[in-house]
Amino acid sequence: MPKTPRKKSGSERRRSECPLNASVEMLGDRWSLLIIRDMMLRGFRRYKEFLECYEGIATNILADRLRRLMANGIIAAAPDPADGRRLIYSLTAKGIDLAPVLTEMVLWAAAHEDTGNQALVREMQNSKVNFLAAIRERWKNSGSIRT
Amino acid sequence: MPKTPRKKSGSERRRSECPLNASVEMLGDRWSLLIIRDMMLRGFRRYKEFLECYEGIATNILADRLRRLMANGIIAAAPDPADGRRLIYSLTAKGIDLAPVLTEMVLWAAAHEDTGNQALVREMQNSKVNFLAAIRERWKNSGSIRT
DNA sequence: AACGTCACTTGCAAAATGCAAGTAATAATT
DNA sequence: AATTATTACTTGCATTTTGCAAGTGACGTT
Repeated sequence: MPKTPRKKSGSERRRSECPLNASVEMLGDRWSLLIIRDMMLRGFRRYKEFLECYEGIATNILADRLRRLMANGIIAAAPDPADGRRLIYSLTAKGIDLAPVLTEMVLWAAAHEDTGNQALVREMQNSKVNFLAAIRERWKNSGSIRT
Repeated sequence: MPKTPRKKSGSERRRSECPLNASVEMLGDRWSLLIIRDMMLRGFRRYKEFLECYEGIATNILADRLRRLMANGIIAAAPDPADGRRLIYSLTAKGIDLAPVLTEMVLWAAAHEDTGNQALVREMQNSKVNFLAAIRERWKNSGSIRT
């Protein structure tokens, strides 16, 4: 038998009260922010889109990440009224509020690494404020869930 | 024998050219940003400090993360002239440029989660610009390594 | 009814994580 | 000079997470 159970199943507790730690616990992995990017910037809304268009996420990992993002209130899912098989994922207000985080991460990488998508980067550099406003506007006009 | 070698050892390649992906590959885990936080905000510079004061990082993980952060040019290490056993870690310019990322992550979590350290949060909310300038100023005055 | 599609789950191998226990180099103490 | 303490790690091993491939069941289309 194991010496100590590593974690009480069910009750996820934070390692600390630090707000940065809270963010890291919700977003600190190799996929969550990329899923949010695709929802925010590319307008992805369905499982299959995430699966196909990605840096190559595995289907079980995608299912797990969507579950966690929902549990954290960052995204929400609703059945597609037009097709009962489909779920439509959308960013919540909490999710869209990650736009500044994404923006700063993009600008940081663009400044210090050799990366692509320079059009996006320049748009962000020219005016962060306008860029963030545009994202929020698009989100409001696309049947978002506000919870 | 394994069907396909999962990754070419030695040559780490990016999954995509997306700048966000670059950031995620460098910072997307549960510890890296917390180490950077402690260097940036609490002035930690030594292995033992990170080890003791943390959310409880294991020593092998800490060693690995410091190694990766160095490999990515985010931190640098130099021997302490006063004590040959010690290494002094410091943020590089690239590392200190993560201040806006950290700030946005803190503000996001503070806005949407129940977290502590409200003093820091209020300081950030009052004036991001001043806060970031103060961090940069402290960094410049503390024997930072600019590479 | 047959077949395809969608959003997953399951099984299993490989990799990352975490704890405990070393270890080598240097420093401090006796 | 020898012993002990400290620092920054490494090693061993168990647990957990990740990733690929192959299902699966509900629904849609023909």
